[in-house]
Amino acid sequence: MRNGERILKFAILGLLCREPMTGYDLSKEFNHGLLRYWKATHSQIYPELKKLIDEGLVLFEVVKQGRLEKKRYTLTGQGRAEFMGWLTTYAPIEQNAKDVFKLRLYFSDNISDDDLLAQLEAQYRMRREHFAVRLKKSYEGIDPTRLSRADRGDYLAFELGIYHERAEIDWLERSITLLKGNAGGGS
Amino acid sequence: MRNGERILKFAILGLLCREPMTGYDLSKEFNHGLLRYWKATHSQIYPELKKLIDEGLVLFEVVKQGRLEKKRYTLTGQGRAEFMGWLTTYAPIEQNAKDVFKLRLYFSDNISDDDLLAQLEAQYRMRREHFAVRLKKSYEGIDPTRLSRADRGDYLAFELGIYHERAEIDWLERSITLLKGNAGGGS
DNA sequence: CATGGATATGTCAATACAAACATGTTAATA
DNA sequence: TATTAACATGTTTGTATTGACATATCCATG
Repeated sequence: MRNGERILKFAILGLLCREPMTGYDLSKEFNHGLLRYWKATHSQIYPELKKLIDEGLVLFEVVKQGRLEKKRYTLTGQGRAEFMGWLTTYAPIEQNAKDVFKLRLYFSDNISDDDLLAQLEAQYRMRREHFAVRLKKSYEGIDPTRLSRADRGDYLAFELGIYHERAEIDWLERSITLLKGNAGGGS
Repeated sequence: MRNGERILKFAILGLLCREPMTGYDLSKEFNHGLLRYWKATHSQIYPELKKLIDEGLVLFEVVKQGRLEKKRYTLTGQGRAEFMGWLTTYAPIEQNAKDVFKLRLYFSDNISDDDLLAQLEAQYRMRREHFAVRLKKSYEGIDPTRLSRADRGDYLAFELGIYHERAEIDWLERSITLLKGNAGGGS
């Protein structure tokens, strides 16, 4: 992509906006807090950090713990400004034009009703299970008007995810019922 | 990705499974029928077709129309087999771990309630408008039990999209209300 | 006949991304 | 003390994706 949006750049700046961190810490964030929104491995993160230094958006200091050397990255004023600029720009937000599940559905006329039903039911079980686990570790029952400012972003993104997942489960239920109505279909 | 899933490969095979087509025809499909599920431009499609030929999954004949030469691609038996293999495999279906909108939400504690509200409302208007347009060109009011087999896949994928979009709109409504409750927030 | 838009097929360059390769430290525990 | 897992930082390689570059035909309309 000659003219990408450099999301990784802004994800890193956003994390560093909270507090200075090492590349390793950032890496952990992408595997926990950010996992559902933007994932990246250290093999992307370290080179990106180098770029951000070249651009004057972050700087680092070496922290020695015995013989172990860490690099603690901090946002510069310009880095913070660029991040805030990105965050306050009303993004067009394109649709996700990549969805393997929908692609498979689109081609599903090639398989039998029974095969399709089996796939949807497997998918349904997986999603239900997954959904139940998510809710357990969630904001459920928490009064959203009483969240701290710092928790609000987390809450909003989480809730949107829940809405998406619930929609998918609803659709699966409906489609399974629909297919069962067609009953015992051949190829 | 050293070991990708080669979705483009299967998308092309799936289209050729219906009927033989030129690269240009395929390209149009990715900008119409497949637009919401998997997009690709001709600069990806032509090289991929070459690969598929090398792998013995498709073959082509040159069709001359005056001086204009088209290449009409056809699935081989092996190509059809590989496509059916992909379609009948119960895919694990990973979560979409890339969502710019959620990422921005996650970081939204950095902006004021008013700014956030303005962004959500802009997003809401856009989605509503977009949703209304989609419904007009849709299966709405059509009895899904009477669909032809060929239309069913299209219908299922389309409906899932509708469910997703409705969920997003519902979430936006709820969140806007919630933020308005917090009223006139500063930075 | 000129012009432009759709048809038709390619390549090239730059970025994005993921897995593997590569190396060394630290702390716990068997 | 040997092993293992977590900490820590990189590079390399292969694939995916996109936009720009490049070319040529066909057809309708002015």
